[in-house]
Amino acid sequence: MNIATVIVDVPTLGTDKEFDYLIPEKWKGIIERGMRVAVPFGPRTIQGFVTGLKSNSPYKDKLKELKEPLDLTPVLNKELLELGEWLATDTLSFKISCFQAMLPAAMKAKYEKRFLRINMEDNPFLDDLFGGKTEITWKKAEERNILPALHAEIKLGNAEVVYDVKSLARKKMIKVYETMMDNEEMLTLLNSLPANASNQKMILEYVLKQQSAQYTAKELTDAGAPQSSIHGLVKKGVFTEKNEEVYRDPFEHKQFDRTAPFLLTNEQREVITPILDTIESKKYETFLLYGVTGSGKTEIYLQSIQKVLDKGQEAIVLVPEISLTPQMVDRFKSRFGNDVAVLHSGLSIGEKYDEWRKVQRKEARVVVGARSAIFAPFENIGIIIIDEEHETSYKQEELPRYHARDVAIYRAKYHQCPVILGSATPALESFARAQKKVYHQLTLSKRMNNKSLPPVSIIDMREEMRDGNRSMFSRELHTKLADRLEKKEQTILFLNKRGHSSFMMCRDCGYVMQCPHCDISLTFHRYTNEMKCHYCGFNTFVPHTCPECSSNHIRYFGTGTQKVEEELYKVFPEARVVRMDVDTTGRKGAHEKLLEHFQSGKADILLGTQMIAKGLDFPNITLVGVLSADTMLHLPDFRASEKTFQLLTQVSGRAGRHELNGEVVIQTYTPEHYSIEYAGQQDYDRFYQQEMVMRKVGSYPPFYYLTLITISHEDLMKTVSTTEKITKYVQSRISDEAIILGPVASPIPRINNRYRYQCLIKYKHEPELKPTLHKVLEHYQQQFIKEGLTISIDVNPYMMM
DNA sequence: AGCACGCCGACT
DNA sequence: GTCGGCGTGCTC
Repeated sequence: MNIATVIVDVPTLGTDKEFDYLIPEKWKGIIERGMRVAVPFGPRTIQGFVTGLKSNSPYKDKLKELKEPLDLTPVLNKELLELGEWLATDTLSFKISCFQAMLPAAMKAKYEKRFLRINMEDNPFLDDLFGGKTEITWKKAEERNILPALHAEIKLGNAEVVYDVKSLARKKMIKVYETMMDNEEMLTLLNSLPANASNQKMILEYVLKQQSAQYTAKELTDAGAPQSSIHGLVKKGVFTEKNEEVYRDPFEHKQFDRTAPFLLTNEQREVITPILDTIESKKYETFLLYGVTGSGKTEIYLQSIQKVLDKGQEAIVLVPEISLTPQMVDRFKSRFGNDVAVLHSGLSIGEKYDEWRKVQRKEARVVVGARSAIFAPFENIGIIIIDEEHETSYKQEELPRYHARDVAIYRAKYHQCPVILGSATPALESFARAQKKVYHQLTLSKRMNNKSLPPVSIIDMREEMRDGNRSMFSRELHTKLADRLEKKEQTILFLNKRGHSSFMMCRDCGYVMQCPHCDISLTFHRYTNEMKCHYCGFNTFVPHTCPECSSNHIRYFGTGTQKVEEELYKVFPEARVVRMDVDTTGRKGAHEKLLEHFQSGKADILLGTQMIAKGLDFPNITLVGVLSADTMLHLPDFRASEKTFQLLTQVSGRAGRHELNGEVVIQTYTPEHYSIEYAGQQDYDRFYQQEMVMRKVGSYPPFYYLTLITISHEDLMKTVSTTEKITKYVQSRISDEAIILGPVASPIPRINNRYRYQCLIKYKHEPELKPTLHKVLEHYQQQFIKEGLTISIDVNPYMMM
């Protein structure tokens, strides 16, 4: 077993396989599967993952020795290594990308090159090149423009290039001072100190008072001790100084009050019983916990986790990124305290690394996090919970394009434990699986406080228009808003569109200002005063006259959050408005700040996009207004109705969650659409029935699986012809039962000057599809790189654009 | 990916 | 004749 098989950090098809390396004598028995290692690869040194150990290799004669391990213990266990392999085949990604997706970003290697001087003889030229030192970094050499000269010296044998693999990870170290002296000795010393050593005296008095075994540097400096006098005491032998690793704790300054489990309602007890049974009997099972908002799903999660912890096992809880709010974290931290690690994108690289290591060292047994937390390196998982399971953010849009739900089920089968998918508006696929008894459905139909859901009125904006109301607020919403302002109660206004206006059109010639690089109209942003492309980031000045016909009859159509904010101040000058969208929450912590501002009652109206639809639970909110329910409905996406229904149901759930009664107003131009009608009635079951009919007719999931191939290139003809060729090839390799749509232009036919064509494959059972797609990648790879084509294959896509 | 090798044009 | 352009192919 002196040979390690390694997956190297080069994400290409040609290198997506194991490379064999000799294990040097000194690392024998130390190198294990799942460790990161530095290996020579061609002329470079790069990072790799050890996937196995063996004693023979077909490359016997050309084996190189691996350089060194980068970890003391494996970072990927046996399960995660296998999961990585499976993920790579399942999503048609590279193994290395899969492994990297499982680890915190801090573990991704950083590469650095430097030149080493070999010839140490007297040589003024070399002295000059190396600036009198024995080495120089590549970057420095580049800046000084001496790369060619250094290369010449390498040829002469006077210098060489060294490749370093560096980890981004930094352990945070602090200085700790320990004392071995007893009180008596210390007192003697204290009295013998000269009068001018006031700081040292002060420290000794402090230590005598505190009586602890060790003190952090920070504690001593906080007590007023300068660095120099601490060192003075170290010299005198009072303290020994050492470096100790500390975790960066994102919740350092937060107090969590411990909560005890709540008494469950009858309904909750019925629901939790089968879950607890499954935990007890260590069986795999996926539960769909279908419960209206406020029905107490979280308490079910908490008590199930408690059971898992009691059995000495671990738990993973996934929460959508945007609802991973302090509120949510509090609920877990206050029940399980330090047993909880939190992983989400708001943390710094270092913080994420530390939280991850708490898990790896088994210092935390519950992980609460966004999508990637599904890879938490636990070894004895007792439950996996996915809250708001219908959220599309559980699908990663970059490589590897995995869905956290699929990974959860894979891991649960491996660990023989339950998965709980919780939602008030389950994904159609999930609900259908529950109907077919693939998942075990559990239903919570009552709200815990027995409050009925808030009444919803659906306003037909066409009628408002006919009656002469051209404002963006219907008469009913206007009256109710005024009423809430009067009563000092709070309102949430929801609009799924940021910016000011979605497009600009000339009323004389019909010219619409478009992005020169993408086939999409530019959005008007009031505050930055520019026209912006939301796809490639292009921006330009705001025209005062039409660029086409010079007319000044320019109008802005489509309403964004900025425009609503302006309008609110016009109609209700006394209202205090908080606007929350990507543009106002860009900075770290801005999100929490705005919410806190609203929660403390310093604002009357919270106006925002998607991000305010979830999780907010403020007692004073009694009105929810949806300004335009149909913005999403007409997108070219077969899930448009489902998304609309889910969003409307969720926003509605924000009103009247406590003592005060809530109301919901939904404004729309298509009140007759079933997703709006049923959302108004909060009737998931009827929506499900109707939507299933539509999916069946359109041959969409859950009746068919989908795979989307997108090809892009700067040249339109090239794009079309390549897509055609690939489509034909795929068609020839799979059965007639599969439906192939395309080649057709993508819904956004051009982004960043690249044309985009796609081919959508709908199928029920095609075992040959994945191998075929793999062949497509293999076959076209060289041509793709050579001709600048890009191909993306998305199995079970959520973004059809 | 990143680097070496190799085969053709514009110069000392 | 040589320096350097970037097309091709390999990395255990």
